[in-house]
Amino acid sequence: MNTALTRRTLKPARRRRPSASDPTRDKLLDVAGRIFADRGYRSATIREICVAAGANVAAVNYHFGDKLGLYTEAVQTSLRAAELEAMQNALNQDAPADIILRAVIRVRLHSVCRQDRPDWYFRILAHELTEPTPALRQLINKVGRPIFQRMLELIGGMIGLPADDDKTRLCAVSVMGQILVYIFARPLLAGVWPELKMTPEQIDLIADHVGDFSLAYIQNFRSTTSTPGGNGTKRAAQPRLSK
Amino acid sequence: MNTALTRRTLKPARRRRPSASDPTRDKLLDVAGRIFADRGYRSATIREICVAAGANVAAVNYHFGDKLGLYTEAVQTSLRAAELEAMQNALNQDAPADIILRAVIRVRLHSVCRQDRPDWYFRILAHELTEPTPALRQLINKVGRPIFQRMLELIGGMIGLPADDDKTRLCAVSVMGQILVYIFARPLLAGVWPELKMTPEQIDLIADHVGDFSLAYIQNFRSTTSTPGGNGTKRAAQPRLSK
DNA sequence: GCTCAATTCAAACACATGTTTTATACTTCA
DNA sequence: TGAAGTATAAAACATGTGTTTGAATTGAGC
Repeated sequence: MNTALTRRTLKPARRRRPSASDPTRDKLLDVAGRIFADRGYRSATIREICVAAGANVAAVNYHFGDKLGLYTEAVQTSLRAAELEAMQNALNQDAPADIILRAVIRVRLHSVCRQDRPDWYFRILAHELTEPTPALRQLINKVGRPIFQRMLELIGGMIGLPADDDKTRLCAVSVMGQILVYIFARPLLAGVWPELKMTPEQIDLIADHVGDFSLAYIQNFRSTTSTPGGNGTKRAAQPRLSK
Repeated sequence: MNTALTRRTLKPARRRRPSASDPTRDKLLDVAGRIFADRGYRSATIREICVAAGANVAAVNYHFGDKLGLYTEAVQTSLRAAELEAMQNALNQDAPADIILRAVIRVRLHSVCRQDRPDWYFRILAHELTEPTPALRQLINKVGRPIFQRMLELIGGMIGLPADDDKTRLCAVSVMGQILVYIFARPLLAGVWPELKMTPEQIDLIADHVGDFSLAYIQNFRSTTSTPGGNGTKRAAQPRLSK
């Protein structure tokens, strides 16, 4: 009881023998990811998670130290298991830039509708944006930054500007905004466009539109600036957005 | 004490004589709006609000019945005081559609940076989208729907399609997404684009970009469909998005 | 089978928070 | 001034929730 006590009061609270894989621990992680993604870190309760996982409330403390430990581990698990690879693949494949951009848009939008998969990180990110926890920085670095960076290089190449150019960034934000609105503002969309059903087939249509909408500007921008005789009046002497 | 008791246990909890204007009540509403907008309904605590307002915790029950009553009243006050009129003006003014659309984008984006004004409703909406309360429906109906509806008519007119056409709606969502990303995904933007400062002058530049970006598709769409000889291959036989 | 550590369990604890009570100060009107 | 209703204050109350406790149970190794 002495050793158990000292071990349990220590924060890490990891058990000594990692063994193969603890079913209680795994089940807790799985259920916690789902519930945290639904309700957010603060609103989700340990009891709710433990009941859903068929575990005792003390199990969280035993396996993860505390609620934040469980949350952090769930987020990291989700990030690891995520199909970020699919994202990378779509971005790295050897194809014309516009095709790749369309693929990126499609992949991102499709991660919206399937709520079963362990790509909770986008819904968790939505909660983190309004009520941050220590996991926010990690989510941004592991999810937001790579996607944004690849999109910058992609768009920068298409419009003939550096990746860190303000215009390139503005375009990337415009594309991301069109995607994120379907993720973050879903109740709002449901209110103003109730007929919209987000089935996989219709998400394809949405992705096509976002691609068309974005490329209309991006491809036209390239032609007006890099081709001789292009009309340059519309962006003469633009001040800088970044300090 | 009998009358006081029965009155206080009743939910409405409005005092008999509305008098001129109760300073405590007003102060509570003002402070509550700010704090609710910052932390959201659930995370904001009555004690925190009362301390900031210099009032006793019981004041909330006395003047508003309960926490939800205070929240509801704060939201409604914010909605009333909001410059929705400015929005309506920008949309109703007699000018070319593209100019109006640019004005709408600019007005919306500018409501982002000034956190002092009583246009909390957008930040409150952000919280409501991830953790809804009974006020969500009201916010959508009073804020989201009119803006979206006007934008539908505006864009529909420009692309020559009905306001309830799927394409019109998709375009409106694309425009709104570009705006909302600067409101809802601000911590994310700060992470991937830390140099971006949202000063009023730079918001003008952002608004210009969003206008350019959106109109590139919208104006080109009109030309490819309504003018004879337009290339219609890109949108042949589009299936319906709405059921 | 026994031992010991790991794990699980029911219960209790500590604290935050919405709400209510009770008493007191204040305002208005006669 | 006195009375009645209004408003505020301090404290207590009720509940939800993260956390801890100490015992019971399990399971592997000898």
